[in-house]
Amino acid sequence: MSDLLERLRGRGWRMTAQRRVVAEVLDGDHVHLTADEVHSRAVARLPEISRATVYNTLGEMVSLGEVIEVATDKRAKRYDPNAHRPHQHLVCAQCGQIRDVHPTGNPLSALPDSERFGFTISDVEVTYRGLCPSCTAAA
Amino acid sequence: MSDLLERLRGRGWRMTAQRRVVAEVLDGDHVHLTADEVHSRAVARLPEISRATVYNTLGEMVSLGEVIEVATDKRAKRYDPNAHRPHQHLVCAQCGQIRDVHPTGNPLSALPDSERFGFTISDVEVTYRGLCPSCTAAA
DNA sequence: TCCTACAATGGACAATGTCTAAGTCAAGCA
DNA sequence: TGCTTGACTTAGACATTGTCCATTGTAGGA
Repeated sequence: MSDLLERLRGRGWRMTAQRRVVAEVLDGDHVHLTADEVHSRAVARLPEISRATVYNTLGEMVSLGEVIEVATDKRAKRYDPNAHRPHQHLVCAQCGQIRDVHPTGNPLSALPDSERFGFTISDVEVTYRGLCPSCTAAA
Repeated sequence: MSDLLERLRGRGWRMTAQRRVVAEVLDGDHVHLTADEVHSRAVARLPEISRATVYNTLGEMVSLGEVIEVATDKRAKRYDPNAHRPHQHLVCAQCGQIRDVHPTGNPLSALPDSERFGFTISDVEVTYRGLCPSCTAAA
């Protein structure tokens, strides 16, 4: 059921009730929760879980490469459990809704050597912004 | 001298010592300061300028479209005065240095209709991550 | 020069994230 | 099954970043 949980277990992660709840809450497609949202949902299942644990757990999952941190222009970072398939994000400028999208081609090829300033580039992050169908209709 | 200042003046912006200082501090290429850094530098020229004024002024410049907010993965938003030439960013994952870059082609064309979920897309933001020459050498 | 609307100030408050010290518990081992 | 131990969790203080508001100041026009 929980791919994320399975992957973490497979890495010899010490499994605790708190970590299990965080992983379960975060699992799924098009999931992009803030740390605070994760905490709220986790509390619903495990009332005594603390904020610090949620932050710690999310941080560890990011370090392990099982979860990705997404910085949209909102204040809080969001966490995306879909780390194994490379993807980009489509954000509604109005309501903040986020979808995972899969562009074609390699975005890195658009950057000529002369524009790389000698950097060793390892990653490209693309964010498409616009209005979702409901917000387009409302506008 | 200050393009940014000229552009703002041309829009009938009421000019005050504080706004002038903020605009001067922010002007230039490859400039990506946080609000706090802008404040520190502004204080050096105009000791009594307040944090709130810096935030207000930056916010107004963003609304006017003369300055762009950049959300890298760092905590604080950064402000980029180079709003009139479309460009993307290249970030060193180690030292945090940011360069403006100009990729070729239109990144929007990489996203097929089937991946647009009915969104009206208006903007694409690309962040290249890697190591700058110094950090590559140190690694 | 004087008025007035707009801008600046400073300090409280809010949101998000980090750290620490002390208590608790998962998992290996006898 | 019942220890032992080191990793995990907790609560809350603290740090950073950003916003708001009532008061004071001032740019620019009449």
